[in-house]
Amino acid sequence: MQTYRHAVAGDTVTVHVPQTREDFTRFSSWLARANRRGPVALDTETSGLDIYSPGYRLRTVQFGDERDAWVIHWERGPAFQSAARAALRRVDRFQIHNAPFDWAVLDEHAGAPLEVLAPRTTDTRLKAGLLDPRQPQEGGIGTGLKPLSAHYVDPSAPDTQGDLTQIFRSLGLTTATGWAGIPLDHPTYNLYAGLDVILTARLDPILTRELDRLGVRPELVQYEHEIARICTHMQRAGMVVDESYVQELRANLTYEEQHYADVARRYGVENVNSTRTLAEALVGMGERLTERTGSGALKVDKAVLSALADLSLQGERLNGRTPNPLAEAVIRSKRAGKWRASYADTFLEVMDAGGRCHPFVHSMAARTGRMSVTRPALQTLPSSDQMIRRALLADPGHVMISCDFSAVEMRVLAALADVRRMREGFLAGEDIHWFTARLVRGAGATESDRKVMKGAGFSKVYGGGVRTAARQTGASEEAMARAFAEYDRLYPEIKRASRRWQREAYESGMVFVSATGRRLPLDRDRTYAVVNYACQSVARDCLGQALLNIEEAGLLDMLKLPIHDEALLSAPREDAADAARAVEKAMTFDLYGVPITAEAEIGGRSWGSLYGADY
DNA sequence: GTTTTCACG
DNA sequence: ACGTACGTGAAAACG
Repeated sequence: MQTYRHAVAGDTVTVHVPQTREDFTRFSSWLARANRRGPVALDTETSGLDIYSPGYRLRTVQFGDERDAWVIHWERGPAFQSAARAALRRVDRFQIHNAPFDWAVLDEHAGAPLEVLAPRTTDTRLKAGLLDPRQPQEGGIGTGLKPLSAHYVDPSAPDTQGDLTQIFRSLGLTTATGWAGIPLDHPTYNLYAGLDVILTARLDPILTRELDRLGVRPELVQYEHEIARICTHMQRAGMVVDESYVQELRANLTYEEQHYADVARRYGVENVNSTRTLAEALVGMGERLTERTGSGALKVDKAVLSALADLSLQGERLNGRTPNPLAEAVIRSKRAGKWRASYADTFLEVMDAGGRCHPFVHSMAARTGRMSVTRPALQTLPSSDQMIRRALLADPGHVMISCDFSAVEMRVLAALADVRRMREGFLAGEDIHWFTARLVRGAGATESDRKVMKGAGFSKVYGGGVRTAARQTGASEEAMARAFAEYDRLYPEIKRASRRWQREAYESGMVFVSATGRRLPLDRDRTYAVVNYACQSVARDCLGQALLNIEEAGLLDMLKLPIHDEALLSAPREDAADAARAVEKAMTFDLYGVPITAEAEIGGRSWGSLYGADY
């Protein structure tokens, strides 16, 4: 047996790497004792992140407690694998840091189903996120195992991932190839594989104590674990990629990118993505660039370029000036290039052997608890037309269903701030922006009145000011200032709630506690953001509740993606109408007397069918 | 690594 | 004292 010793928080800990039959007997008796004492920490090392790609390898499975870790070399063959499998079956409670990753890996490569692992798991990353959801660059501890261990367990805890990156380099490997290529026997690799579970085992009780001390309800912790499981379920199911469509799409986008890059080259711009050379070329053509970026450089983003090209942001001709041909070529080349690289290429890159992509669905990504989707980032596909979404399909024989909450953040604001007249509007089933416009401007309120009031409403939810609201809606600052005043008179509870929430946060160390018990740290220099945090985080919890309700309704296997205020599902064509009704029901409930409602739309086979063409 | 840009709710 | 649009992920350029 290979063993390694290391100091953690003043204790000597041991990492065991079993090789022989006797070693496995010792592992087995250790596991039986550990399992009787309490939860067992679990982790995996793998060849990388593309869990479902051909050639992906599970390399080691680690088990541990506060003093001992056992690194099982899964990659070495059947004897090692059956020991790991038996251990996975035997343990009653697991502690995992970032469980969704290991759940997915073990489900796909070790025959340990998500359905078995997840209910037995407590995730230290989720717990840490409920204590402080900020990223390190936002001033938080972060939710990585290294920063959390350094903060809560031992300031000298090694940076197991960062140090290994150095070792990869010394072996002639990169961050991308290192996890697959490092020899299984490498001492540091094994030591760190073991330390990760030991640190997780030590972290978990500390985080539990902290959650208790700060009054975070165990129900909220449990709720987050259920949502994480549902998100991993969605990842495992994945979405069908229409490969031949993507190939064709890629060719078309590449052609457009090249063609307009050639046009730009005629005006001396060799690289359309180089903002500095582009700004110089435009100035050289006699254009006046006035807007600056944060660091003082001349701004040449889509808004600036569209104005020069005499185009609206949607690409329609404005007929306000002579179009600048360079600006137009750059817009088109950059757009095609981005759509190719960010979407078409990634779809093909992450596809499994069966033609599906399996995005990571991070159940608690943003400071407000909002979810995010990566590899590929399916929450941010262009929605202006169906071109990109057309590449993703419902399951065979299925159609896509999208169900959106209706104006959920406005409803949440009405509920949380207890806005009397706004609640009346929602209870009467009104479109809230028309409702506001009529209350303020009378029965003759116009479309333009509604637009201004909608802008004012959004500003309340975002904590924005008159100037930005005017810019966003295209209204004059005077008109917007009047709308703000009318809004405040009509719904005075919003300002009162904002002041109350800021005061509450101030009194508890700049942490606002949401209606669902989520701890939301505020930045000292923009406490006004508390209104947005309150609304965005509770809207997120409405979506979380919807996911639980959808599972309860028996539709878990149809779920594809959460998109902030929307659930995307794939349902058998003949059941689609029933499924759509059931999802609407799952997304309809009461929030402090304000109705939260949702509307489903049934599409065709492709996601794109919900955005235009009927396919 | 940081900056800039652009895609979404 | 006053006013402040919120939250993400990803690619490419640049130093």
